[in-house]
Amino acid sequence: MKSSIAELVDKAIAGLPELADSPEVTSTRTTVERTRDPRHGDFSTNIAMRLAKAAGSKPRDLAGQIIALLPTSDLVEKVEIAGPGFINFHLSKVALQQEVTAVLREGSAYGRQATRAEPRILLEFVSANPTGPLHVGHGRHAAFGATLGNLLQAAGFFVEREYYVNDEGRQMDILGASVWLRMLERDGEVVAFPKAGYRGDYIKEIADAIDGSGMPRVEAAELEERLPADEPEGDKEAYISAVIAAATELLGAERFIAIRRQALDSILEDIRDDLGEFGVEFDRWFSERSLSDDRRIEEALSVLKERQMLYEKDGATWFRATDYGDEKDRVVVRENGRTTYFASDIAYHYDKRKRGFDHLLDILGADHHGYVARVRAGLEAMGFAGDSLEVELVQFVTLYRAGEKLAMSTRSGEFVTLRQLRDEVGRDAARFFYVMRSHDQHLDFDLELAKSRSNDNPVYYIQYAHARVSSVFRQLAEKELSWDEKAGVSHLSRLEEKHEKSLMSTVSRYPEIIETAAANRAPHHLVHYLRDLANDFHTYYNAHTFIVDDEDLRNARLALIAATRQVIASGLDILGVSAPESM
RNA sequence: GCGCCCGUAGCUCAGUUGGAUAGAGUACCUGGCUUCGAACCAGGUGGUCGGGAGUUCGAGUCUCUCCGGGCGCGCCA
Repeated sequence: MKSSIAELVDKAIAGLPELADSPEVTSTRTTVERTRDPRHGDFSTNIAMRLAKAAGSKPRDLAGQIIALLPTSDLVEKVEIAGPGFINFHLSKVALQQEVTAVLREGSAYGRQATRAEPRILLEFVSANPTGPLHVGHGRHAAFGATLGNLLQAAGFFVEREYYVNDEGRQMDILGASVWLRMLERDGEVVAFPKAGYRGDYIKEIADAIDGSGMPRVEAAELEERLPADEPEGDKEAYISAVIAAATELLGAERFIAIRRQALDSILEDIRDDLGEFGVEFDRWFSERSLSDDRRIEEALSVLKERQMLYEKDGATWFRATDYGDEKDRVVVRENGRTTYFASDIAYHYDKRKRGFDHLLDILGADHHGYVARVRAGLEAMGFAGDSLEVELVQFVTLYRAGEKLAMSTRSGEFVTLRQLRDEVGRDAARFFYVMRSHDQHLDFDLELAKSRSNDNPVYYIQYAHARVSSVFRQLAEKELSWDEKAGVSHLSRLEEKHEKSLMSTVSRYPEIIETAAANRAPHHLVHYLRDLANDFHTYYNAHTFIVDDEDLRNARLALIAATRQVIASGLDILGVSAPESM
């Protein structure tokens, strides 16, 4: 509906000779917006103020000229000039009725935008290191990414979701070493557990599941003589490196790799299940190791080399990131000959582009912000536009229980995993609370509020509106009445109460919300909208009875609440929250 | 020290990319169920938008500068 109004304005402006060749007109998009105050009508534009200078007249005068040139439309009942030069549009009743009709006709397709050929978006999110279960911070990434993906698709974009699995590098060795030490313990050996190791209980479970019968028996003494004397005072990184070296030597490289792989598979399966139960699905789990297996890191580096973007210094190979605005140049091949994580990431993003995605959207933790410039530099150095990489940084989550901040260290053992959170508050509340706030804002997650089955809880407020509509239709059946949708649609003109106008107006905003929430990467806009919609419905519910004796009016009112229910269901679906028939 | 994010009602947060008298929830106060579900609704109290300066018809929003908080500045991943 917004675009229809904008078209009217554009046509009027095209008819103004003063502005015929003005560059201002082409650079100034028609800015039609919903009004905040109903007294200002339904839509408003400030275009007269923006073009006044170019037209050589006063804003209010120009507004008058524009209004005189507006094509007639049955959507608009009244147009007026207000304040310093706003043009306010009051929608006709017909305009709102058409929108209700459209919701009923289109069903779950209502609000979805036409498919766009480009850009093709690759949405990467979560990508947590597979060294342990997901924690509550990852939960925010999962909920935000999944919802954003749904929103982008609803807005017509082609989107694929991808999880980048860091299944290579030192952390995998540390994981393997941690599991191995737990295996030795299982077999009765007494060994000190390194500070840098992964010490969660899940490591013991993985160790217990590994069949060690085909492996050489290792005694604690054999291990100890290969380790630095005393860890507490020493370097914990050096210590764990010694454990890894000892494992490789005593066990044999193949067996250590097998342990590593089994640990990885086990953890990855857990993550996959966890996310699946959270309603978060990926199109592809992309293995970091596959980049080196397929020599794609070498390929990416050779592209950089051809473009004179690499140089040698101190025995290492450096990338000229500063040429593209990064703070310093970055190492891609270490002195020891191994490529860096950054080299993998350049290759990964290069690969994404080569797979035909022209917009790379990464959801990363706020602690990664220093990282954006260098990856972008890498893309630019390989000949791609830097802004084809978009990074949305998600801020941290703090859990509260009854006003008390919860410690979230892995050691405390207190409530840290996503699974525990889901078990405690449920999927709906978790999905909802995670995207309720803007992602660039720290999130205080209140467990008591999320769990409460009371009017405090905004999830239930919205779901209740949906259930209430369903309840009305059940009541209708109990009274042995039925809803005649056709009759309802043809008698929408009977809806003349202010609550009805307000509800229809809010329903009609849904397509605009989808578009702006997607464009702004702001799922929380949808959350706020759904709250508004539920509020309008509850108000209407309390003010008027729907199942009235007047058949035409009854059918019309039921048409309106059926449309409301449809939009709530569509919105909740995008959020990954269920829309219950009763609760 | 340098860079990024943030500061709005007692608390938790919106604020449509610069618009009209800054809004919700919560807390607190008042009122509404014999009637489609009270997990609801109606009304009220509550603000120097961290401070200051600037840009312009107009600034919570943009620029500069202070104050305060979070995060990052590896041949780790």
